[in-house]
Amino acid sequence: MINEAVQLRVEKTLSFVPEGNVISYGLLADLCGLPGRARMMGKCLQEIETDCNWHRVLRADGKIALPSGSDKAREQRERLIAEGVEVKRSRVNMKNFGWTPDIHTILVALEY
DNA sequence: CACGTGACATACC
DNA sequence: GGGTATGCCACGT
Repeated sequence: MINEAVQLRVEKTLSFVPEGNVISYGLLADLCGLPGRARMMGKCLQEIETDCNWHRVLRADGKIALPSGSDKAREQRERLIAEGVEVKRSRVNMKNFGWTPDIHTILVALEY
């Protein structure tokens, strides 16, 4: 894995994303204390436990980052739809799910 | 050391 | 809207 501490941060941060909502790689990186390292998030998600909220992570433009047609992409789409998230052509309208994270709460919880 | 690549982001055309 | 260009960072070649 990339980094034990980072993985833990990612998992914890994801636990703050409510069901039926989504988050971008960039914002996730920011909340993990790793601004500008959105690409690293993808690496982590590949090695993180399957029972975390990995399916709520989308690209900034709302598209599912996984290769369209892949099993993983289908699974992510199904999971999102199951939560009530509308997915059109492998993409969601980020404006409808503007998750306004409580930064302070997260920072305290993660003890930054 | 120099590139190329990637579950990315932003700016610009 | 799509396409290109940069910036970004970890990894492999």
